Amino acid sequence: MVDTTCHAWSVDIRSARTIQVQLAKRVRLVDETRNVTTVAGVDTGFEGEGAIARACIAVFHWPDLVLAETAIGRQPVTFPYVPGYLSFREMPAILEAAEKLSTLPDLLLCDGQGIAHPRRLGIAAHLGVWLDRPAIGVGKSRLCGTHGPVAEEKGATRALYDGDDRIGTVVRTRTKVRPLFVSPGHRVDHGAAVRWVLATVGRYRLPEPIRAADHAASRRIRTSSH
DNA sequence: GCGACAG
DNA sequence: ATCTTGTCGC
Ligand SMILES: [Mg+2]
Repeated sequence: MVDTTCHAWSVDIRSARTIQVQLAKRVRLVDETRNVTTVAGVDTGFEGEGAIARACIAVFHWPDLVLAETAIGRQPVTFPYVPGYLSFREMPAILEAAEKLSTLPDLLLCDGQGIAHPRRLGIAAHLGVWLDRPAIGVGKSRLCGTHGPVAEEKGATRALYDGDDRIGTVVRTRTKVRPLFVSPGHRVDHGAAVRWVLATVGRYRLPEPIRAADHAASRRIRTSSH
């Protein structure tokens, strides 16, 4: 069972930074996704003018890529949005959703960065270490790092660096469409991270598992129309 | 001090 | 992230 109640997520930025530096030491960049049977997408939406975080985890069978299960977690937001500290806002709701799953997925594709983070602990790395599950960060934009130009064809890649550190890969998942920022979160390497993203992309820019999670997480509550 | 800055 | 319908370009 995942422990969410016995932890203070409502810490100040100072403490959060210390926690990130400590947990970053537990990240393992070795590919352990050779026998994956289930791949999940993770994303969070907000309700009540940002007071409530609504996270969704959409689990898919692999390699069928057929939806297996979905879980949603809703928790009050206890941390402001500050670039570099996103996980402290979304983690409580995400962990609640994880507890509701019948089984934890073999691989987590998260909306956000993995180690492509100032202290190498983006939300995918934080979640991966916390659950000790393979995880990959899929950002729609850049948090940090530099890279050369990415060819405009689908499948084109360019390494992302922070100084001399390789922190991720910029990946074009659709021709002539803005690329994604892919980075390992935990128990995967750069190559595997990119392969998983390209393998789970369908007709759209984002991997199908993340699209499904995003859809369910931001789906507003409304009455039937008619 | 100034600019950058996941969702 | 969120407020929101149609419109433009590949
Ligand atoms: Mg998101």
